[in-house]
Amino acid sequence: MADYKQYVFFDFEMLCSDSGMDFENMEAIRLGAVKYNLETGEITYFDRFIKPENQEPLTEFCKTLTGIEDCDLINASGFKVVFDAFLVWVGGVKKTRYFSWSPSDLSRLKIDATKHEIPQCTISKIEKRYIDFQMIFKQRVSKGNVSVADALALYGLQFIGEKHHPMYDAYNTLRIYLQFLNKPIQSDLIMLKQYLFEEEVPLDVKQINEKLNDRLKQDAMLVTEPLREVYRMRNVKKIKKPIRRIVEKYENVLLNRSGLFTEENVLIAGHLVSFYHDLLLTYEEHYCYSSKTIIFDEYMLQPLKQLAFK
DNA sequence: ACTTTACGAGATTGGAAGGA
DNA sequence: TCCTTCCAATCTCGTAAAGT
Repeated sequence: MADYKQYVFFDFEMLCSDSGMDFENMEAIRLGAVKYNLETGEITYFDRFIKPENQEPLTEFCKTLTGIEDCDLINASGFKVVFDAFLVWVGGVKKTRYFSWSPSDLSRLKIDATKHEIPQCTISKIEKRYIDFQMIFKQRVSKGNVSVADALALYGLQFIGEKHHPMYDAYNTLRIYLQFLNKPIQSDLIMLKQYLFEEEVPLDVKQINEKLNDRLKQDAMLVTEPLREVYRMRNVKKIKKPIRRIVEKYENVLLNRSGLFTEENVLIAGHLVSFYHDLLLTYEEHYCYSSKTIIFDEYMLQPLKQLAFK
């Protein structure tokens, strides 16, 4: 399943109402997508209205939000026809990675495809190759959930095309993806600002690493300080979460996608991350034996404690 | 306007410790 | 043994920000 030929970014507009509607009933009414050829960089487009089973007139809310009118749907094809056309447009389903911005588009696809008797194996082929890019972007760059427009703005870009038009939404999601892929340095600088430095990130790589080094050492202290060799289990349970908070900030430093970070900083980030994993492991072990106290191996604390004397 | 998800503050509960 | 007190773990609720 390794060789991908193309990436497809897709987005649904759905029925919606301001007076409440179960997600189950929010049928797809428009499918937009862009296809990015990995070899040539060529981009092709897909945009089709979908006639929902629910034939009631669209709510004012839905019309305002999506810009879709009842007349757009009257002559539209049903889900099955549109989705089959989508699959033809995609070409090789297996050679494709699928992306959307937020998990709701895949949920929509699964619900409507099942309802309209699209073969289960087709759905699972797509699901297997699917990535919620908003989640990846959150983990690697932005920390919190952001909208497509906000994500673009982080790179100094503007949304192109109509908002709430699924083809343009998909196209702009692709643009974010390409920034993310091709600009690892800029992405890591944004990540630093969002995850670690609340204020501006220094311009100079040396200064960044110095500042990062300070933070790492500070947090290494913070994490090891409260731990003595023997600790009560219930206290450990209490500090697990705050320690996780501190440590997970550095996962992207450890990953070092941009190569921006010094060997030393990556090493310390690694110490912090493995310290947290060891902590969890030790906790689990002691928990199995219903132990009331917990004993940490010295090797676990050593790498972090040493930092204090540098 | 409502859903979903995540998070933090405040309220509630349950068990341990200590006094009579 | 019983009752009170206290702390910590858990729950609940509200907010905020995506999504339509």
